[in-house]
Amino acid sequence: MDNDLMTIREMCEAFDVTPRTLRFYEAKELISPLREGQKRLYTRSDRGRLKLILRGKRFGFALEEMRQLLNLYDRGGANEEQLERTIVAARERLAQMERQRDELNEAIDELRSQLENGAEMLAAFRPAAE
Amino acid sequence: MDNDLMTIREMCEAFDVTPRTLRFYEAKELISPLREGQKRLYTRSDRGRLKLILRGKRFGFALEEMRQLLNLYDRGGANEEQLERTIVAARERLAQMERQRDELNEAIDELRSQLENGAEMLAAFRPAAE
DNA sequence: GTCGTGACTTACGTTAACGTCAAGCTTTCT
DNA sequence: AGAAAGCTTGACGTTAACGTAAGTCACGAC
Repeated sequence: MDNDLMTIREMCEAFDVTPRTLRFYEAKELISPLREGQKRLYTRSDRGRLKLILRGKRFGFALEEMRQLLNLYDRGGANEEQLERTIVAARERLAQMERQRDELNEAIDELRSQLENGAEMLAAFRPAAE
Repeated sequence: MDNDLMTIREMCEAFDVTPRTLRFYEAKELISPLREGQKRLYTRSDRGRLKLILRGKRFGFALEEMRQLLNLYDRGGANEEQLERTIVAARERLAQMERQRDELNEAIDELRSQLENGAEMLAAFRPAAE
């Protein structure tokens, strides 16, 4: 059940992803499960990585960004410097997200005021206008 | 200069877009400039449409959505019903944008708290951690 | 032994909004 | 006339993250 090794199907149910997704992540070198013959077997480490990947996606990290972050930890364990780099990356992403939210808020305000003005959005069509 | 008719180059400078963009919009039936021989000539109506398209993009409308909205006005002018439909579409988009902003805010909060906890984001890697 | 099931690999398809050549026609400068 | 400029029409390329289909393999059940 919750053995150390899980099949692809168990992984899919546990994380709510498709087999294609897991194979895709593997092709992109984000995960590298064991093999029993031709079949994939996912370890606890794989599950940890997948968890991080999915969390990263919620934060808007691209898979390639996640791969780079994850790889920092393959090269000899998590030392201070690597942790630091991860934190820096996270902070940058946070700033990006905040900028994105601010822009979105501006657009929202603008659109809302257009609507309040009775959709003057369409003024350009009325030959009478301006 | 600011004649009723403008060349593609003048349009590009006026609206800060590339020729490719204008031809692309034309291929997608968002604009339909006149022709003088083989050359395109943009009318005041074209400028009005382009202005709306670009504004729509800022609001996150897809080009296809904008095309549909614009076409409402080609079919016999802007009557009450058409205006109504446009307003409905705009309201829906506004709601979408607000949802999107809310989700973004949640992600921001989550990421920020991760950072405040000293990047426990990486806990999954430490064999020591649960 | 063969049937069904699940896993596997390979590879093309999808979506949006253009970018980037390539090659030809016209007008314009010299 | 010849060349440079600017416009035109194809038509393929790009990016991300998978979806989807086609064909193969292996294994337990019968």
